[in-house]
Amino acid sequence: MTKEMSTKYDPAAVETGRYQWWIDQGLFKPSGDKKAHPYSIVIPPPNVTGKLHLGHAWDTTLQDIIIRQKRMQGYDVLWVPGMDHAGIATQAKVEARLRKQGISRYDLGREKFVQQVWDWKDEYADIIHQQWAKLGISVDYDRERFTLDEGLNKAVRKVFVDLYKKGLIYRGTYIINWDPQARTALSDIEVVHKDDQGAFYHVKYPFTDGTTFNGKDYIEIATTRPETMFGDEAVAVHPDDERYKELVGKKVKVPLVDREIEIIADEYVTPDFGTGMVKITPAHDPNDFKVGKRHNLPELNTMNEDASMNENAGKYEGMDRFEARKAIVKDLEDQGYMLKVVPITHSVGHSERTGVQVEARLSTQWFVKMKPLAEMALKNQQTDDRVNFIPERFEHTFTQWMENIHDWVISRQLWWGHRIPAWYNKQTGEVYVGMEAPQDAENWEQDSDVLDTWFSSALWPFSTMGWPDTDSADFKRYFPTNTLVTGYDIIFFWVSRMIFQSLEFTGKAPFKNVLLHGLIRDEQGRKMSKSLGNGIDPMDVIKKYGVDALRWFLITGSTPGQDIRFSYTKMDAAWNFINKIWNASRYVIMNLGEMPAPQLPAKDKWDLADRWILSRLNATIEQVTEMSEKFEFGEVGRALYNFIWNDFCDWYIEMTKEKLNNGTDEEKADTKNILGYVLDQTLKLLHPIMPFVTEKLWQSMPHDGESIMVAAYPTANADLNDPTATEQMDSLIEMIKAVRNIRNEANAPMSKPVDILVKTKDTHLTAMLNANRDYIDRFCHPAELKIGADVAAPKLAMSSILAGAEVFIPMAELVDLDEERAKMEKEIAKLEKEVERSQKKLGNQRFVDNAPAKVVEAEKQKAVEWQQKLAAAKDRLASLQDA
RNA sequence: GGAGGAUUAGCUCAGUUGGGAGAGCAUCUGCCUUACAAGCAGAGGGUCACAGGUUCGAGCCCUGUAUCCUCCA
Repeated sequence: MTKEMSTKYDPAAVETGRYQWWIDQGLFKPSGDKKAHPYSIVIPPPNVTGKLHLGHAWDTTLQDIIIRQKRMQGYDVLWVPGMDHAGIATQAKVEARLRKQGISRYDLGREKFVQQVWDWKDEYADIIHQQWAKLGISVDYDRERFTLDEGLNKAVRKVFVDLYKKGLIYRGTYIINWDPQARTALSDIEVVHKDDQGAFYHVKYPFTDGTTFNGKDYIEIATTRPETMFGDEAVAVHPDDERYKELVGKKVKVPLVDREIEIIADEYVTPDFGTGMVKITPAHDPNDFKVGKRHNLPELNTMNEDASMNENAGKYEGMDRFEARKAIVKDLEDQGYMLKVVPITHSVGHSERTGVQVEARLSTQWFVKMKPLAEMALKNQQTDDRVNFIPERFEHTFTQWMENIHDWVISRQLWWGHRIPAWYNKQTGEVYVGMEAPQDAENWEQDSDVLDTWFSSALWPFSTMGWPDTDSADFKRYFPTNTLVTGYDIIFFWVSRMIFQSLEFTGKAPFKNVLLHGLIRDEQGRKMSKSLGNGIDPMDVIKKYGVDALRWFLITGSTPGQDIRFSYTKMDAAWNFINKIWNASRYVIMNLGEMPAPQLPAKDKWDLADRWILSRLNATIEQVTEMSEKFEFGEVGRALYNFIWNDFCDWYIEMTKEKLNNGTDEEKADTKNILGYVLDQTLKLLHPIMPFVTEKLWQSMPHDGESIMVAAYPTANADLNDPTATEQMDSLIEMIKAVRNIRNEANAPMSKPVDILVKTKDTHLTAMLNANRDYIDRFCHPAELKIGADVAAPKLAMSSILAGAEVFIPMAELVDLDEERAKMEKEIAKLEKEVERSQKKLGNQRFVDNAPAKVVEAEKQKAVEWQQKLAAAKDRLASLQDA
């Protein structure tokens, strides 16, 4: 037991070695207790792309709070950790690193490159492990998984093969989003639309058959992408557009190349947008692609994988797309084809990962047919197996996305990821999809592509539990999981996909609850980003304030689903609170000394302060438990803060000083036990939120058990509720505060004793105050204390009006009668307003009839109280007028 | 264009079944009181964006408006 505690909370001293100790004791493992209910969470696997940021700290802290609380509440708790290989993101990072050395992935070749990525993965997995330890998260490392693990790979292959057999995975040639830097396909949601400066280039497309239109031998086409014109296969107008009806079927020439295309009619065209005529480039635009299909147009690709122009672009071959645009625009101008250039701002798709402008590209890819899966997921929300979104509104986000779903491109032209389990026959081109390579492997070639990372992430809640082995112990015991905690920004990417994959393959939703949090922003409310350089490293924060303070800040600063601003001011406040807990504990620990674990003395030994603090403790336990169930950790934090600082520290601890200094041996022993009991319970309530400091303090006080981590979580006990004590204590506090107020106003410091007169006709109040004279002495420091109905109100006194009593402090030399009168007049005015308001309310028959009896009763009591106070204030003023 | 969020004290934010508005920081006054001066004791500060509506009663429910933000198309 620690005898010497520093007067200041020192996070480093508290945290050092503690995490390893917990691990060594095996405390992060499930209890395996078959009588207990299981409770499981899978961690959202952080990308091995880089270090953890504050968002991860927030996300894992929320999970750790839930997990630690459930563990203490006796559940058989499993929290599975793991990381995600993050295909395109990690590959992009490694490529960038190689590029600095002047090496491309093609220089190395696939095998050597992938080895480099594994090295990168090992490096960052190490860092992430260290960061997890700093954050204190109580995950079971024996069950740690990586999305590229053999077991997870098996799950991926199984899912791919089964979906293929069911016709829910298919291969086809369509327009997809293409990242020309990473040279891979992207799904719709990996494309980020941003407003860019661009231009509408109005270009002449001359008629080839001598037609004239409005006196001109050309039509005017507006395009934002002149460099795609070599792929033009038609010009389209709306079939109902009277202006152009006569033109349908006529032929025009694509400028700069001698290619003739036809004018067609298609409803896709918006007549009042631009010129109402659009060029159709089926291989370079998703809408044009569809138009092309309807009209059987050829699909001419004019770009290479890296978005440079290909041989179909004639003399522009080899030029980058943007370079080509400049050259083409210049040539169009020089040759008289350019009519005008109108600058516009338009939305342009960029790759979420590499940031480059995405190309619409015609290519052969693998897709998941989403309709049936989405319908199943939506339908499941109408059943008992529904996923409970917290906050609820995010279910709309999920529903809307699912209702408007498109097929999911899952193949990626990357090297880092799960290889697609499809083989092509070298002779016949036949496609084989299976868990393993065909028998005659030499005649087949495996698809060189890998799967979208999210394809494997989508299986995370069950693949980590041993699936597809449905007999695996973990799968049977801990799946479905209870709660998933993640950011609202990946509802589409991850949450939705887990739900439909889980329903499809396990028949159950993967989790009961999804707790969604927002983003962490900087002090100015901006998103933290590398380009702004405003990111804050959680490890730096931890070094300065301790991880418990960081955790406290993260859970009290916000409410579910809202963003949170990081702020050093709030970190200061968090540290202050822990310092307060530290010092309160220091007081208790010093006073307890060597003794057995505290136990509540018999009820008849409790005095008012004891009854009150135990009642307050119980209310706090109720509140904390209830709010935790709703994942309202901000409210949990507030309840704990108020109890600890305002009730325990400001009042109870101060009151125990009286008994510990002046009480009998028995009183001292009882007080120590209650002090210790309350601290023990409080530390347990706090532990899920601030695990390190609570463990340290708990180990430093007399206690039963190995670790607070596995101590029983406090439960509410109705026996401790004591409304009478609460009421009496409120009166006592009101009286003490009145005296303090007067002392402050009169510049009469506590060191100077003053006479205190309490005039009251209330016998209960009189008895209570008399019974607690010791406390009044300590808090008010009276020279003389008189309490009762016969107390004469002195004229030259400062006074205060309480509920059922008046307090006078006679100070002839200090009292300014004018001021005192003014004060009373102000008080009377205020009270009259209150009385009027209260009586008006009670005079309203509809209020009395409709409001709950409890509310009406409370209002009546208040009315009486206001009137009493008003009468007292008027008396007081009258006596002052006589002076 | 569609969906959602925000708007409450000088600043940052709470306010969960509708029953007299709170915290932290900041400001002002006084205290080194034997757990804590990063503390203690006091004080001031808000037409809860605006306009309607429902209700005995609205920061909270409904409708609309304004400003800001996010996502989707």
